[in-house]
Amino acid sequence: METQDLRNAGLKVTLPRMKILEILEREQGRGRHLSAEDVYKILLDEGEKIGLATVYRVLTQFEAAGLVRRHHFEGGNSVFELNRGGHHDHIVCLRCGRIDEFTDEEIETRQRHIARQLNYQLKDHSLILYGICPACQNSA
Amino acid sequence: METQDLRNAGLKVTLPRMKILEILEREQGRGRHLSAEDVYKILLDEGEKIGLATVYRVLTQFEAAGLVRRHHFEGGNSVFELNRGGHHDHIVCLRCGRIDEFTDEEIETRQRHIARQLNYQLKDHSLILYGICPACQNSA
DNA sequence: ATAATAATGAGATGCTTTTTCATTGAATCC
DNA sequence: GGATTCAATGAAAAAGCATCTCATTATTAT
Repeated sequence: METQDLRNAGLKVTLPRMKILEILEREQGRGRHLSAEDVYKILLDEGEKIGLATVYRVLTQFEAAGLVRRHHFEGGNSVFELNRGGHHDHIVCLRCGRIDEFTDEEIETRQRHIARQLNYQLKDHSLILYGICPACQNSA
Repeated sequence: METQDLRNAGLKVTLPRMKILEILEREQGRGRHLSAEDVYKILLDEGEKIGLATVYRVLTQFEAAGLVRRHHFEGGNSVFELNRGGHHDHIVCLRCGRIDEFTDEEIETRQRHIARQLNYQLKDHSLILYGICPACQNSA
């Protein structure tokens, strides 16, 4: 029930917001993390007349509301993914842009350990692995 | 002997390049990772008439030559650091921007392990911890 | 010194993202 | 349900970072 998510975030339920949530949810399926531009193009393809500025605004609001997360991968634009709760890190294919997710409790533990050793109060982290995905290795 | 580094990279030894190397080296001291803009401002302060375009160009060339590394930290521009060989990751203070370095062999090992499990051919990685540095905790 | 060639400066350009402001639309109150 | 209030939207302009162009200048090899 997404309309409730929007209300909880203090946001009015509007067509652009519903559509954008819907697209993020739908594309979430196959390792697709969308940029604002991507979302905009999909909206156009579906005949929606929603401006690019609105897409940026909405995604930024969603981020502030904790509905989506923003990632800055190498040499590209920000991409967004629905926040389904569980923390995870990313591995990105340098050829095709495919993204897979993983978590590793041992790495998380070490990170906390390192922050403590350096007397930092740990707030967040970003771990991204870059490589060549299985499919791209075979089609080299 | 930096002039040799430049020659080895196939780059002519020019004043802008020398100055930029010098600044990077000097500021490297206290957790300062500089953006192109930062370098440009320091050059201005020192009375050098070197254009911003040149700073970007030179830093990009230095990166290609392996003399510096480029990092994309949260919500900002690219920053550059002299490449002194050893790999390390970064922990960034969210208040003052201070940057400390660390390495953790266990994390490196886990990363390789994860890539192998997902059948990725690992090429690179980026690990950044965000937190509050000791100094900022005390002046809160 | 001279010639050949790369590097620089200044401004234009490109791209992503944000802001402005007038208009439109959602939600609340009666 | 209809008017009111205030937020959301669209379109265009603006901002910010980075790159490119091209005429001029400087470096390196001869």
